[in-house]
Amino acid sequence: MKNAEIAAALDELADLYELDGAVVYRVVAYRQAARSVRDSSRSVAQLAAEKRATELPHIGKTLEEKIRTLVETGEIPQAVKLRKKFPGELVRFIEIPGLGPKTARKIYDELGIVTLDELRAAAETGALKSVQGLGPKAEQNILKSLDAGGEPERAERFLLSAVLAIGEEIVGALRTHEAADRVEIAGSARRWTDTCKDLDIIATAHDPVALTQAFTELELVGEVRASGEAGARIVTNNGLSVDFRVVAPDQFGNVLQHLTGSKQHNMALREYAVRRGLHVSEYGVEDDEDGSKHTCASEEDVYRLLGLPYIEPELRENRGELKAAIDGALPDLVREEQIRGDLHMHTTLSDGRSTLEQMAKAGQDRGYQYLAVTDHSATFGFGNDVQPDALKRRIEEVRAMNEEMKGFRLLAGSEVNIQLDGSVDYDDDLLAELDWVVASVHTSFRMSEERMTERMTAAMEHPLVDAIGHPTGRKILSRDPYHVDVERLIAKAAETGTMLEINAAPDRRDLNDLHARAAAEAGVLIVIDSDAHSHQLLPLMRYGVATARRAWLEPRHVANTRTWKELQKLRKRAR
DNA sequence: GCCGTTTTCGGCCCGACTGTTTTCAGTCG
Repeated sequence: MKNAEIAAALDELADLYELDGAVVYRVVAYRQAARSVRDSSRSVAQLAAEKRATELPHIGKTLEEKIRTLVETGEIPQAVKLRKKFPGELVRFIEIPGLGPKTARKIYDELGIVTLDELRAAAETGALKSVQGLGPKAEQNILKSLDAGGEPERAERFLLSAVLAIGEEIVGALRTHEAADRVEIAGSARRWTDTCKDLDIIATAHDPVALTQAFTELELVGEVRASGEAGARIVTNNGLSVDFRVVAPDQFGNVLQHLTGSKQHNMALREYAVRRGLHVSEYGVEDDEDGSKHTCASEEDVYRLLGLPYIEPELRENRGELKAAIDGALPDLVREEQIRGDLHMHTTLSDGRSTLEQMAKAGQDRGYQYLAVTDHSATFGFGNDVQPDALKRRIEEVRAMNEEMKGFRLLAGSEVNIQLDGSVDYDDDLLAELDWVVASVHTSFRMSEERMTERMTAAMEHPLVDAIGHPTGRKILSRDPYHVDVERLIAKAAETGTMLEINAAPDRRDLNDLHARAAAEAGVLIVIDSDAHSHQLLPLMRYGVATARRAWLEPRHVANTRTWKELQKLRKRAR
């Protein structure tokens, strides 16, 4: 059973317990456990079978036992029982915004309503109003929500690259405004999550009104939703909601910390603070001892008041960063300027838009020491294949260019296709001529998990395959990863010395943060690549570095923080 | 139901908003 299925079962049980009126802490415990299971890079079913699931945060003896029962029998008895007690679509009532468990329960108790259709009918006939606490607004709200397609509206999410493009434009414009002092991006964009629901920007200013007005008058503003003396909410022309707030300078740290989140991190942080007699909010840190309230100009001050070192935004997901901070064991996260080369990109030889020369120049301009050009191989499926002869000519070309460049090394590489049987599509003799080989899956995405895992692990056995490109094949917001057992990929990578890629394309970021963290913990070397299809796209590297940082990676975990001379020795063919 | 440099029992984040209220419970982020 997949972690996602187990997590869904725990979430459902949390909903049921909530309807049943269980103490809220038990409900919270189930939700936290569900999240823990979902986040785990290891198979929780297997952990539970080995009685090791309690190693995960928020999983105790009770939940381990329930998970084991779920895996063995397909059900948790308490859920079966509660589903009988609360029949029909009752749990789905909670999905309607504004309708919580208490209200859903009251509607059921007093009117006996169990389906969404019955709920709609009761709202239309006015029967709902007989329930204490429900008035005309509640009726309208329920009807509006049900009319929106029965399903509650799913908030549209945006790719981080789209959000940062807007965020950086806004920040750039406002920082040059004469009324501004500080302007920063906050929220999930500051944590470099894969996608964002909206964008938060906060500022300090000696003229908040003028700066707020400047914000609402930016060219990218499509609609002003709300506007006040020290902040506004707008929607951009392409539909992104942006919150802007001007705050007092001595409170900037508190607000930035609060709005950066994540919610989970802040909850854990506040709980920790409470144990020390301190109360944290966006307004300051209050001390139980004497009731004094401290505001902070910087985030560093917020963490310092709690007796903690600064925690980087990318780590603030409540994935152990608090404990690491307390123990003084926070990672020294890899930084973009530590990347010395890029090992996956394309030119006009296959499907790229820039020439070899343009790529080499762009790499040098970025301060890289080396660059591997890895055009698609002979069976690439879009008419841009590179036949062996063409690759041989390319290798000669690269060698010749290296003669003329100082302090920079161009590497002859290829992104070879992993075929259905796990073989790759050049002869070994030709592969041996290359400096760098990344192998990727580009066909038959819909194989069974078993076959896909066999296929990819077979490719890792090849002595000349240095790394696996975009190992799960996901396209964020548009394509699910292919069915593959990432745990087994990681184990095989560790066994064979094959590196795994964090592909930095902002719609890939593949491996993702959780998988990359698990791979590094297993001793697998990670290589961060831009997969640039144009010389202008080498800077996409930053999204890969961001994923690496969210994966707690230090420079030592990342192969291409090393010089080519060092990196060469780490390839399995050098072993 | 989980968890532990104040606790193995007794705690468990914080504030804003909303609608139906006459002082606040429920919901949300």
